Amino acid sequence: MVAARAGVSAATVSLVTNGKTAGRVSTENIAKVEQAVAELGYVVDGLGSSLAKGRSNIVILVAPDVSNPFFANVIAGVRQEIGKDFALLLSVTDAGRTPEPADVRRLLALRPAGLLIDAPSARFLAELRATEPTVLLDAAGIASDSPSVNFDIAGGARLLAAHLAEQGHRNVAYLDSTTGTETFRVRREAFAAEAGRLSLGVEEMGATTIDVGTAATEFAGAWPELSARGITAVVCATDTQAYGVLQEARVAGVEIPGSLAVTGFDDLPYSETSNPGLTTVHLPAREMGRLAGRRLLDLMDGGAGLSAGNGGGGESGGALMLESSLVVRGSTLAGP
Amino acid sequence: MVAARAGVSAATVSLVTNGKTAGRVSTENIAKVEQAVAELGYVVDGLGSSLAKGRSNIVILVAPDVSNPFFANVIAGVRQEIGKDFALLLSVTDAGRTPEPADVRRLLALRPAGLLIDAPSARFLAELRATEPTVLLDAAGIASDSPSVNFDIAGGARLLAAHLAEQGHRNVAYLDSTTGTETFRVRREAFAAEAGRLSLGVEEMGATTIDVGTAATEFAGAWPELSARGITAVVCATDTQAYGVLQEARVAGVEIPGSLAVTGFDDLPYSETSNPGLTTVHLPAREMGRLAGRRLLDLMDGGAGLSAGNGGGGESGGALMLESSLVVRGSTLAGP
DNA sequence: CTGAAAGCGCTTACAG
DNA sequence: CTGAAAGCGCTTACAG
Repeated sequence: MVAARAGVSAATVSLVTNGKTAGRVSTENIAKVEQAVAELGYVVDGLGSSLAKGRSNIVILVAPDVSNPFFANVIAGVRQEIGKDFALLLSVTDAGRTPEPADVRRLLALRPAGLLIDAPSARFLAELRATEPTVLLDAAGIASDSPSVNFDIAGGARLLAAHLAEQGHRNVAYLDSTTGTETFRVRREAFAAEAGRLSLGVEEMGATTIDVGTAATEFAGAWPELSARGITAVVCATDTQAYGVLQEARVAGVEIPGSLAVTGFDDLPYSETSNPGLTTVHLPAREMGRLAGRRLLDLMDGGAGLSAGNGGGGESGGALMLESSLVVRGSTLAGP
Repeated sequence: MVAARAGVSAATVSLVTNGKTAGRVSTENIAKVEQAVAELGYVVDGLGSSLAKGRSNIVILVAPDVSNPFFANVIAGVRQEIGKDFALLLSVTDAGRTPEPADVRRLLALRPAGLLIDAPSARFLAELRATEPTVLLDAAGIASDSPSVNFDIAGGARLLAAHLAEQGHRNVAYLDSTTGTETFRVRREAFAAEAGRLSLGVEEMGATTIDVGTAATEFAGAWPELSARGITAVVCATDTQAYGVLQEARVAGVEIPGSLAVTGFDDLPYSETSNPGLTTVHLPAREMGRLAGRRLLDLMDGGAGLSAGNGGGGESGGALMLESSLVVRGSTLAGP
């Protein structure tokens, strides 16, 4: 260890760089070490350190799709909470594809300090069987021992159904995501259930990846048929897909919201500037990231991951729930 | 080493898991080891392995802003190229803030196999002085020993100026980014130079972070004044900022493109669905990511980072240049 | 309060 | 072709 030279010690340096000097190192030596560290520009080698400690200072974030701006906000929240002490490693898969346990297991060889898993499927968790501290995000409807931070996505879906019924719609189509994660099942089923209660007919119009282009294509193919059957609104599982529908509707000369209402989930920043503005279920992504980061920190400290100051969400068992809300814009509401 | 038991060897396992068996391990033993590995579900510990080898299998991607969807495409391209063998660690900073060398240096303790640095500033590179294989992305105008993959962003800026002049504009405003990276200087200066040649007046209207909201606010404050001075177009350094201008213009009742034309840079997916569609300089993000990944692979193999099959770009020294193009949409072009 | 020693899990010359 | 040994850069009991 280079720094050992500059001072007059050996393992003492380790105590100092790890802040474990409490009653174990003289103030004198602390000063010497600190000076040497500064002079040499020494940075503790993460590899050696991690190997000795048994775990790295990496936190792995597993998510189906970083290309979604929604997810960027989740990342920002996580970073804000854990950024000081841990490096964030993203396990990314291609747009909309669910990560495979094998992909993640390779990363587990890095001995991460913790795991953050966004929008997991039950199968994924079962196969992964990770032993490191883990917090789930947007995992509504998933049974697991790990604490989780979820949205009340079902509540948002119900608000959406109520809004459409109130606007006089009687038959709507639902465009699902192919991702196959629970969050999308919950969106769809909660919407359908509430719609049923309100005598609002719901027709499944298939599923696409979370992508403007494929949603546009899907809509283009389905619209003549849907239109003929009296469908007056398309509810999309994500805002991104809704953009595709808006785009294609414009090409096809379908007036929005006059002839067709369109909605999404997520409330991405672009939903305010789209043409027209998109009515959508707002999900507090950054807040979710923050809380999940905080719980993970807790868990890694040996806590239960539950003391996370509960930022306005409700709590039930290991699951923290964040409220969602409905943002009504021009895509469902005519007039200025 | 657990696997050692199952077979009848010790370091032989290492040779097998590293695929270095060429004339050094009997087929018999290879089979034994492989079976043991399979049975125990053994995965080589990355920490021990990396420490022994002197470097990890992590590639660090440094970027000013992952929340920009543009960047998601860059990531996708990088992953496609290096995903098999390396883990991608993102060094992320908060929206639009340039990463500090100190942030990255902490990650360097992980002994990354390579570095990918997007939109760097000269100061950043000078202070970082990283010794690991490095490839720069979108680093037009930066002098460095590292190979780079750039866009011909100046060319795109010139096309944009020409288009606006052709549409009859005589005075335009330029909304810059506060990020302070070279790519934004190039966008601004190339545009201004070509505008000058075409007798198109350019007025700087300040700079904001790359964010819909702050750009909207900036525009709201500046518009009365700009309008009074005969400005008929706002050129934004990024599409994201242009969305903010579009949004605020709608609120203020400014007709687009009738009373005001708006443009951006990047060609994000949302620029096709915005209201109206956004005229913008298209930058091939995914392709840039792919090529940069390929060059880094090369560099890590001891090559010069230059053999990367040059996908349509031009080459000059260590810099590979990708073409950009102008996509004209409704925000500058009246009529159906 | 301090230093010598063992050990984290691997890889790589080096004898055999 | 194979195994014993040293070593990667650190941390953590353990004597002193």
